Amino acid sequence: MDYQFKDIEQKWQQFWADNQTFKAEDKTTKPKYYVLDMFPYPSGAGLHVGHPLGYIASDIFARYKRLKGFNVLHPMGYDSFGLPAEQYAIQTGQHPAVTTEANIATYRRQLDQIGFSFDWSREVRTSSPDYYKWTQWIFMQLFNNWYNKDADKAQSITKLIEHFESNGSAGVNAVCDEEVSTFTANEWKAKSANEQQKELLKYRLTYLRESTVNWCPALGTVLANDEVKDGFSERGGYPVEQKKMMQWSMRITAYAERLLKGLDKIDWPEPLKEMQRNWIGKSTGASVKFPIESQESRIKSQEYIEVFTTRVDTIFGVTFLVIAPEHELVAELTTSEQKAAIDAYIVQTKKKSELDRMADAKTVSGAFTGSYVLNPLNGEKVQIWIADYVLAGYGTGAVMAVPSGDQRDYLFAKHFNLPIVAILDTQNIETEADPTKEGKYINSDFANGLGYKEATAAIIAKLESLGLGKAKVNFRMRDAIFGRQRYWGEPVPVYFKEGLPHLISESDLPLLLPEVDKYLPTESGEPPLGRAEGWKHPEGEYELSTMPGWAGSSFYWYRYMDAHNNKEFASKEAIAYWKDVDLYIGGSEHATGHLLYSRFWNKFLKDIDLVIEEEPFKKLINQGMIQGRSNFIYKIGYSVSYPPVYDGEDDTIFDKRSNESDKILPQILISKKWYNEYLSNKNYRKFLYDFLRDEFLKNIQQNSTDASMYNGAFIDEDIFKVIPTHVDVNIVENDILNIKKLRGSRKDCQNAIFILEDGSMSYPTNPGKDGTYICGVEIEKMSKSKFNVVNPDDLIARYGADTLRMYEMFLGPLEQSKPWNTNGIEGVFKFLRKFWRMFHNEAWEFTVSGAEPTKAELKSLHKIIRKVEEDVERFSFNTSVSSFMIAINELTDLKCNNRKVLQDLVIVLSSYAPHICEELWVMLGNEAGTLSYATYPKFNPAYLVEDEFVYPISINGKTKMNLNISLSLEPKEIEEFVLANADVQRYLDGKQPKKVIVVKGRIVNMVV
RNA sequence: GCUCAGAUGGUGGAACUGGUAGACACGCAGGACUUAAAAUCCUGUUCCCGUUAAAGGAGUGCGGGUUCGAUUCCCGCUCUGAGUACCA
Repeated sequence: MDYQFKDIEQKWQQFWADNQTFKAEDKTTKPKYYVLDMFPYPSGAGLHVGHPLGYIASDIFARYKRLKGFNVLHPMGYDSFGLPAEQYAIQTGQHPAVTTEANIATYRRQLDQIGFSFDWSREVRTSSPDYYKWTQWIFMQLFNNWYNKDADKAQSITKLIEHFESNGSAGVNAVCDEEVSTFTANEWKAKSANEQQKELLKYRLTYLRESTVNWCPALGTVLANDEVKDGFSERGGYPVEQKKMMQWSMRITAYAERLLKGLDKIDWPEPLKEMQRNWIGKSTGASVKFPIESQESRIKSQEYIEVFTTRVDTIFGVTFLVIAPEHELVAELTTSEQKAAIDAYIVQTKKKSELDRMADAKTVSGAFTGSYVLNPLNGEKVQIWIADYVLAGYGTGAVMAVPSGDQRDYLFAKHFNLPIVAILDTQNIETEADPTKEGKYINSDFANGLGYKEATAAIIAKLESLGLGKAKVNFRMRDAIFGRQRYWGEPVPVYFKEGLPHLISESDLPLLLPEVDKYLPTESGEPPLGRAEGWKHPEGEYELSTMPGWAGSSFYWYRYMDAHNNKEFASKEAIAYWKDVDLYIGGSEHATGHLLYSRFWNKFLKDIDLVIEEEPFKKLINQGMIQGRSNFIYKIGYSVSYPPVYDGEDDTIFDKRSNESDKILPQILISKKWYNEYLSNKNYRKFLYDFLRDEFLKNIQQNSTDASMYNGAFIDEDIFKVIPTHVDVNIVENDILNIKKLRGSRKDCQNAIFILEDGSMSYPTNPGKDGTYICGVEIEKMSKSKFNVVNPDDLIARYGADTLRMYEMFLGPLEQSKPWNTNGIEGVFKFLRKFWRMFHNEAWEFTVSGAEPTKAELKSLHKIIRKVEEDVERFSFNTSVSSFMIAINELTDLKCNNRKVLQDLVIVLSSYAPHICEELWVMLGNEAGTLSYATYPKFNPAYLVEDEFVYPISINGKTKMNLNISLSLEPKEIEEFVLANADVQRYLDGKQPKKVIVVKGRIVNMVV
């Protein structure tokens, strides 16, 4: 029988499901290998052709590893809490759980069709209570721990309490809130329970904090920094504003250094690591206190302004100080003379949105407060300014300005006429700042004559001795806000009593998401959970915000290890066996979100001895984005004008004919070539216009009931134009429009006239014979509105899953972003048919021979055995698909029909095209279902040994001819052989080569 | 601005350590089979010049360099994509 992919694929998908073929063993002597995909959010739109790209790659890898004797864990699940389901719920009243369930069913059906070797027995869903029980449980562990800097790890909060009880706050070196109190052991014991809790909250790894948050009024929730893009929400694109709110936060900053260092030990793409490094944003420098000069009594609250600088060596070049307009001391520092100017400036900055502020980066603006600080090292008076180039949220919100070394400071000084002092003998500050570190210091007191390193050390030492500064490391990364004012997320397992948060009892987990009547905030502005009736802890009110989207995805790979455990998130044994993820495949868009938070939670879980590895994902691959490839048809746009008609009564223009003119004249669509002609050629434009006008007149004659109605009607030559319009890519093949289908699918094109590529016309009544209509092409994001979504279901129905799998790999390197293009899929399909035919005779009867394989056959086979090994190990899937084609082409040419060769070939190909291989495997007489655990054939280099090589003979590096030479010859002999050749002599034209380079087994090059 | 990735035929791409550039596939052209179409098979296909066949020449974004030899290494530039940004 011919290759019946439909039957074969259905049959084996059913078989795998029935037999749980891909269920991973927990107890086995085989080495483990954990292949993980980023689990999807089940959106309502279902999968498009770009989604499975990474899944196909990981599936090939997983199947390959099984053949290589590994116990492979390859699970799948759903990140099923999230905003879209809730937005949909708000609009329709449909419970998010219901839509999520339906979407998951679609996803599952689509995934199953592609023939993935997932172990579905371990499926997880973040929105299911037996899963989010553990999300809540980990939250509780974070609440019960603090970060001990001395131990450089998280520790139980009870240890901290013990410390307070015996030593008070002395000797605690923690990552904690800034305003912790100091107390003795006795003072601690004297505190009330509530006071103690209040203090402890400042240390916990998850804690409440009044923080400025990204508030999105349209979504009614707080967003994380990585969910905000240019002042708009990433999802939906709604405006985001800054607002102060009490929020749950995660002390991820405690792990900043470890998150940074860990990057050096993991095999991730360099760009992705770089993104995380930038996000963490470590800068090494010093914090320096500038004493506020306070002859006046108005400055009371603080004696110093603290700044952070990475160039403390330039401190003698400080000529002014700039603080952010939002800085807490602004009001106090402003003198009465300057008040008007400062107030005006603040008003001006507040008006500017984030976007304006960025776009406006080049304009210098600021205002003088009227106050001064003293340079801590030389006591000089330094003006204090405010300016919006200093950000309140970074460092201390204040900078020491060194115009000689910093370009922004330089521009500022020039603009406001402030002094600029050179501090290095090599500095050239005529026209711009010079940030160089070379040269010797000048104008720098005790640092004069020193180099950069010595000066920095000396200045820090001096500042430390004065108690006015110290070396400091600053991170850009902030603590992560851990609450959303939304419904469809994990409830926070906390209740409030007397204004203080308390964990619920562990035995009460999971804290179930309650039912609400509406998915909107309450009338009083509380989150939707405020609507839940009777939802109350015996001791107090539950927390009403839910956890953010990244909570559930920050440990899910552990849950797969032991998905049904209801005593632990995963058993000690399971974690000890599976340890970590060996290969993780997913998109780079999660670089600073999911991937960073996951590493953070993993490190925390390691600290409290629940997991083994410091890093969760050993190797990570980013699959590229698949873009859409839109097709266009070119419509002629026109409007019909009429001479004015007056109805006689009140001189108003009356005209009902224009409504009809659309029906009179059908659409005219021109092929791509003619569109280009239209753009560049005036004469063609004229031709088109004439054609349009003639058609119009002709149609009036033929179709109008009253042709006289159109007397004087004309088409305005200036207004008429050709408009590219999206056309559904599914009725276009190789950019050739299927005219029939277009007529059928779009009413406005039903009677359209097509001007075809060869210049002929296609009418509904006379479709034209040979001409084709070529569509235009553009690469855009895949989306419904652009009619460029290609759905895997359609392709599978037409070509089968094996073809789709191989074609997606054939498209190009996995990590590269590329537009989807169905044009080449036929080639892959033909390849599989050719492969199928190798097992069959002319009459499509299964026939293989038992003869011993020939040398040539073995050579082809072993070439592909090695090639696939090499390619899969370096994730170069596209090149193995080509190599398969080469192998099959070679073996077909050899008329190979040999069982021994074909059986090994089936194993090698099975990770790419599992269905067809399973079928052939059984036809070859093997037991059904054993292919997935067969042994990958052993590569034997002996079959590839050659005794001759076709040497390219080149002269001055240009290849001129080829010579077949025995590989047993040494370079000297080769040289003689080549020079003796008559053709070579002809090329040399009697000349003696200056030099002959012979590389054995590679090339012969002669220099003339 | 900064950081990173990339640029190869009509198209997707291959060339792994410097060694025959364009594998494999699509598309296109021609042919075979067929009453015809589909399917299948065969041949050709980087460009220029040219021919009966040839023989030349150019060529991996641009300009230079190292080398017997560069898509590959080095320097400078252009363009495209991604990330990021008054980060002190």
